[in-house]
Amino acid sequence: MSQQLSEQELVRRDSLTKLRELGINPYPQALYPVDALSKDIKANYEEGKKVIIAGRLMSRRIQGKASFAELQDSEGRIQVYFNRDEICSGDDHAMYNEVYKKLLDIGDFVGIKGELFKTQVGEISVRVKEFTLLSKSLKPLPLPKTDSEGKVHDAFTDPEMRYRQRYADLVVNPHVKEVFIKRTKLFNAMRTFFNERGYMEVETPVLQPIPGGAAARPFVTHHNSLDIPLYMRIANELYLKRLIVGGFEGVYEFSRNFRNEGMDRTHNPEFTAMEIYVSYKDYNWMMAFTEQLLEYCAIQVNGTTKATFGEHQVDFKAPYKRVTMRQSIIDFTGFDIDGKTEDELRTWCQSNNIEVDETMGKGKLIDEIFGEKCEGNYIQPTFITDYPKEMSPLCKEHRENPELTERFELMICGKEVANAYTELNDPIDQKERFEAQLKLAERGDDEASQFIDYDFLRALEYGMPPTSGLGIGIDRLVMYLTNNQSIQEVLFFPQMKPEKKSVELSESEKAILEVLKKAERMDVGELKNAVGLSGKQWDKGMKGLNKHGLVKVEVDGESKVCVLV
RNA sequence: GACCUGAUAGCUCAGCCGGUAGAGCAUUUCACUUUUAAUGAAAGGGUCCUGGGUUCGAAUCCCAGUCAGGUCACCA
Repeated sequence: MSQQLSEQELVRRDSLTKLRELGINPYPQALYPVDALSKDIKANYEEGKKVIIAGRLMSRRIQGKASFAELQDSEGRIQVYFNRDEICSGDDHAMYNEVYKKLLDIGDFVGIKGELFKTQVGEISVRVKEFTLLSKSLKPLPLPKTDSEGKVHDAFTDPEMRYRQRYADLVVNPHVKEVFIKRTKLFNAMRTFFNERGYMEVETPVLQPIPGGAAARPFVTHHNSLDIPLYMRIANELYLKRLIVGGFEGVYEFSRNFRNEGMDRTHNPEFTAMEIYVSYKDYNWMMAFTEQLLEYCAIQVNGTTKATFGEHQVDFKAPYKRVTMRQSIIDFTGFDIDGKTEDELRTWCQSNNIEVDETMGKGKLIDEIFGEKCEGNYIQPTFITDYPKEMSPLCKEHRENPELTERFELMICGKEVANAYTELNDPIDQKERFEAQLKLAERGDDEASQFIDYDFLRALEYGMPPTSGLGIGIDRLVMYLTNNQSIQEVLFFPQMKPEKKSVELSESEKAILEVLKKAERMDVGELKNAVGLSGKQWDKGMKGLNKHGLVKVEVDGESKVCVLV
């Protein structure tokens, strides 16, 4: 891949050569004995203390024989003070004048041995006694700056560039780094919460012969030696339940799921869910468990149960409100779905501006009403309970109403964050529900599952204890806890369309070359006429050829001659 | 999938009615020993996203496309 280097990149490559000529390895092998971090230095300042620090050079203010610079390490930035006479011995000033001033650049990794002091204006700084180039940076970083009023100039904000070059984003945007630190804190908090209760973190297959546990379009791949298709997992539910059958009390997994569907600011083709299954529990227990968990996580991540999301203030403090789906619909529409026939529901939808079609059954219709009229109203964490049976093929029938299931979803800011069941463990009922799904799929409902996992049914036949399971959309939760409106902001490397490749010769360039090849050299005016391109095409073509170094224009007084190189 | 907006120097952005491509930071050179985004002076740096059209002439107008962002639709 050939690539035009900018002037600044060429300068840095040149510096690289000069450093080597001075006997300085720009990419040394040896470890650097770092013994201090910027944050600790500032927190525990001691005048004159010797420190060894390392990081990226992020700014420089050079004034003659002295210079202030900022070094950025994993914890932040610290000011360092370079003085020619401190780092150079005798009359040899090369280390300061040449190496520091000319051959180092912003972005270089440098190791520094020095002493702590405070400048006249009181800023904690490191007086450099000795510095070592640890790694040369050949590409200039974006360079946001913060002024004395805290205003940021030249911020690196273009989402396309930030997502494609997340490494640069992380270097120059500390608030972006903070999001990912919080993301990891959330994982750690959940693990702690589960592990303290004796539940076990497990791993289940990502490549599955049957994609189950959710209705979603899977990615398909192919295993060569088995010569079978394999699907990337869309959910891990069925595998975790097999482990409950196997006798674990509680199992959980942070599962990367893959769904071959549309992408937008809340959907990435791969996303992270956490699923946990606990035996001998039901969904009432799971609701209490969930609100305790989220309260704990919010505190571990943000130090408080309160979080800001856009215009909303959300409080994760338990307990959360519980509303049945039936009551929710009554609350927002005055319509009671209880005991209504499919036709009655459809008629109501039609007269209330809800789009429906003939393929929708009762469950789907109720779901539409809820989605249209209720869902968006739940800002504070709220459990919506008791979903219609058709929508929940893996969930146990409600103990009081056979048309419903023991299921809840947790709504926050109008979106689903968690989904939980009293799990269906009756193998015969489960088989019938799978078969019903299959029929729906055959009829063309693309949301219904197209596979029956007979091995999962076999597992249930051995017997699964009563179990409750919970799934949490981790990315969405991170969005809420870090006040980000898009999933791309909380994924290190969101999926992007491939960057376009630079094309070879354009048609106009080829046309000009064609004519010029016969003549070797030609007057520019004549050449333009001979090629017969429009002004714009001609201009583009010539610029392109010039750039590729294929033609050259020789100017001699009035005449301009185009020459093949 | 529909619609709206955007793409110009390494970065952030101007660029009017179509007429030689601009600023700040960054870079290079020179001066400067405690500075706080921004010392002074000078210089260099461009596939104006791609392709086509209109035009004597296009960064600018028109069409098509690419990529991104947003709104909506879809979405267990």
